[in-house]
Amino acid sequence: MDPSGGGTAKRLALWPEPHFLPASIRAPCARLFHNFPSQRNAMSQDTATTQNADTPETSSAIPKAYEPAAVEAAWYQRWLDSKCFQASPDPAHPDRAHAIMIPPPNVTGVLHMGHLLNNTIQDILTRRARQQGKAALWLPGTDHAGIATQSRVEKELRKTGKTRHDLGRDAFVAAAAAWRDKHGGIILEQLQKLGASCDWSRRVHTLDPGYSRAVLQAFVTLYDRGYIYRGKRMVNWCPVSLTGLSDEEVIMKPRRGIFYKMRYEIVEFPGQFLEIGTTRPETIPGDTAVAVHPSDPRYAHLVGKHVWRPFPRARIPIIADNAVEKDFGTGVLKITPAHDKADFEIGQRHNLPIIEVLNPDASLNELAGPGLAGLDRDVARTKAAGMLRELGLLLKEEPYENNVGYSERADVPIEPRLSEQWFIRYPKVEEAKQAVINGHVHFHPERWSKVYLHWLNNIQDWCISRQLWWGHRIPVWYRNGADRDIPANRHVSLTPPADPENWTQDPDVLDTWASSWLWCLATLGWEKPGDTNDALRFWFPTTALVTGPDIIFLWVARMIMASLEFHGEEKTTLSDDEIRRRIPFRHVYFNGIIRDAQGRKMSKSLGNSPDPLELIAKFGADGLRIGLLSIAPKGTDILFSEERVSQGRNFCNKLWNAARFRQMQGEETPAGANPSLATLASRLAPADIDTDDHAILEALANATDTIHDALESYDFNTYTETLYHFFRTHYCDWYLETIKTRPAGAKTTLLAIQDIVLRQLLLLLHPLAPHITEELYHRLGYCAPEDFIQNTNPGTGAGLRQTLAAAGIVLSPSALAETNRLREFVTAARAIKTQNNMAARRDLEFHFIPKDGASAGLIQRHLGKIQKLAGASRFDIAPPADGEGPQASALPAGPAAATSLGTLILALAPDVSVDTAAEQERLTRELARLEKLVAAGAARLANAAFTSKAPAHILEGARAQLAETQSKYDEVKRLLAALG
RNA sequence: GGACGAAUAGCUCAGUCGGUUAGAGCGUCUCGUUUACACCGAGAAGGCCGGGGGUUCGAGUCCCUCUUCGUCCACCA
Repeated sequence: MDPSGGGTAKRLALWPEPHFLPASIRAPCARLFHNFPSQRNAMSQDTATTQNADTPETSSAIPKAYEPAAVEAAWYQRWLDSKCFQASPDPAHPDRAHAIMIPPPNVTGVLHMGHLLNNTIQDILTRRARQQGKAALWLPGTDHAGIATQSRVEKELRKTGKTRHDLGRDAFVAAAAAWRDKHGGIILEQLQKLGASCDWSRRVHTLDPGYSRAVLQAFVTLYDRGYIYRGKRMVNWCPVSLTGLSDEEVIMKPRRGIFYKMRYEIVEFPGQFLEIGTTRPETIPGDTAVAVHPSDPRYAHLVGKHVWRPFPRARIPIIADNAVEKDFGTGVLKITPAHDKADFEIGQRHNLPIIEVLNPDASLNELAGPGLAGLDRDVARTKAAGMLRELGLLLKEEPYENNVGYSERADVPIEPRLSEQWFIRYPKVEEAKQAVINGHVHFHPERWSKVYLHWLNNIQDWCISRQLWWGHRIPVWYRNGADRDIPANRHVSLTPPADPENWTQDPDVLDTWASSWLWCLATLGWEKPGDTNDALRFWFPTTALVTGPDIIFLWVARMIMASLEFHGEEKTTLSDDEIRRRIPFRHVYFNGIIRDAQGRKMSKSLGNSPDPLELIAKFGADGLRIGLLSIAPKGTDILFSEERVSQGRNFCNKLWNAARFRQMQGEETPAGANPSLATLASRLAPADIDTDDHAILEALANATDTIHDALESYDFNTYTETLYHFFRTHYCDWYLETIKTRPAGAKTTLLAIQDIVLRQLLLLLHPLAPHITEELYHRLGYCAPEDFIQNTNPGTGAGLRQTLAAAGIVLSPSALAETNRLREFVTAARAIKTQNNMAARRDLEFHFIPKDGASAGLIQRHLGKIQKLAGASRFDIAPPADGEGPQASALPAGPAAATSLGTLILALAPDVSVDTAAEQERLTRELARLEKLVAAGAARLANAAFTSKAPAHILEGARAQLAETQSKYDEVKRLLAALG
């Protein structure tokens, strides 16, 4: 800056413009001294000089609009440089513990709308806790995402014409790791753009050595405790990923297909047929029976006989089993034990042979016979139907829609397949229920606990082995050439056997969720031996988990069970107190799922998912955060619309300008003051304080309490709504406007009030909009240049009241009520003007007939203010109309309104033309409305049941209301009469 | 089939213990550049609180029932 720049220089000193600077010298600390020219350091001198040199023309203008990009980037870097987000355990003060573990995004992922909402909420909780002096840890990390990552890397590989088998296991895993290292950090970098205050020094990845050790240790421990077993079972097989899946990774989708009705000839009665329906004729070669219900009279005589399976032609028995539904289809079910879960169970009961006709990739093998072998299952289906037709066995084909399980990742129908897998029988199921029932783990919204409990009540064993290479390899070795089913031939351990040449390790890896279910424990180093882990002891159980309800089974429930099982000594059952100490988190907040404006899920294929980084560029991270939170309803899904998110940006701009307005009025804060609330309060001159000052401080104290309660109860709606309403309605729309009408003598007091309000508002808003609040907090001089807003606690409304009382200002709710009456009065005056097309005129006179002396006094005291706010040149205040009020004949003619303070009438003048008919119509409508209210109120009070049973304050309220309504009614009636 | 949720202004949603005349934002209409802000301000219009029944002095709120929509779970070939 050119120090001889005159007025320009002076204004820049008050309100400099950092984002005009080139990025290289846009050091945030340079801005910190703008309020305090004497303290400006060499660096800010440099930047100022460069600024002038760079932008000689524009630099004289004070920016009217908030430009977030530079401010956000600069502050984020400064926070990182100052280690603002790093948390340390404080074992001496356990009540300072506050921890949130980020739901680890997939390394394959990029930031989407759901992440924005989810992480904004975590940031709010963390930053708020930090302000409150907690040792607030928000731990970031990523998930290795077994299937997703492996699929991505294999896809890349296929472009070079290779498969993972060409590379071999070690080389493939290395390639996947390289891919992860290159792409896996993107999402966390994107989170930084959002302003996420994670402790990046503690970043964890599920394949980190320590974390991996924890995962394997948990496996070994569960194995030793008898919760893990291996067995040949029907699993959900993904023919694309070529691995088994857990039930939770299968999603049911309706699928249109064909229902084939066919007939099989009965062996014992040639020429007679049994009619059978199926949707999967390609599995006929795998059929080893047909089944009917035991009590079905139609087929009772056939049980024990046989039918001819058409291809390959063979005799298969007719059996009876209760699983068959008599009323469905023909009541006859073909049994394919190898390729259907229910059929497998029936097969077990009847000792049926199992014929696998499908390959792992869902093509048919040679057992399917010459016509079908080698074909894909879908092609084979049509072909098989054709073969039936040729044999004269196909009776009917009809369109049919049924639900089919799809692989969540690969989005293809899964195939039930018999395979050798590892399973977990879940530990601590009962305790996991108790943890939620007894309120140790609290769900928000609470209703999700029903979904959680329902799943636990019907829990099935968990298939945890995956036929993949990318993940935690199962720590089990089998003795070469020996029977694997005999435990002595297995080596289950964190370390390989001493004679590795005699053993072969299980080739499978663990389900990703079998690593992420340890997230809260393993991120804090649970696997480290001994009792010296301060972090774990201090932060566990963590404070809150913020996630989507869609992973309540996949993740939330499993984490609770894992933690109950692993955190502490081995115990088969846990007492309530032990449950309380072993839970992974005390609160679970389920955020809604973000959908587009039409309510559809955000998806890449629909192209309805906006790019979060573009949104940040457009609205600023703070604007986006505010906008997103303000449209997020409490328990349900969120319909996203960019238009509505722009509100957040508008809010930031408004806040910026309110601060700018304060700044433009002058600088009462001595250089380097770093004023506390008490300092600011001490500048208030009680003699200069009026109703509106009281009211805004009262509203501020109320908002502080409301926000405190809202955040304590995870009610983010109320949090944002309260901020929004207080700032816009109370502060900007009314209070700041009244300031413009106040006498010059009160300036110091008015500046102090603005400082108190803005300072408190910034403190309250900071968790939601961290960057702009930090920027303004410094610009307005509310903290020392080297300090941060996060180090100040917003405190409570009571604290605020106390500090003000100590300075001689005792707040009371009556000021708010008075201000509301003044607002109603001003609004009525403005409305009269607008309704008569004179909104822009400022020379109009009003008659005011006060209801009573108090009303007259109130208006009299605020007369100058009201004249300016209403845009009137004069209010002619009549003597108070106590009692009956003036006769209609005594009323001046003119458009009028009845307010709770009295009657307001626009004074007619030669150049004031009034549409009498319209006015009459308006008053008539108003009269009718009031008449209804009076009637309803009177009827209620005439009801003895009401007056005898209703509580006193309701009764009193009803009487007061009726009186006021009645008086307005009388007034409007008189006005109408006066009108003619 | 079972469970859960939703239905309030044109749109998206608040409305906590049942209590005064049901609120907000956006949108719409009219007006406006005055000591910050047009990313702004002022004013207005706009509601059978999904339908029906019940409890109560009093119901958007509690109970029953029906309708529509959404989500999850389980699924019959």
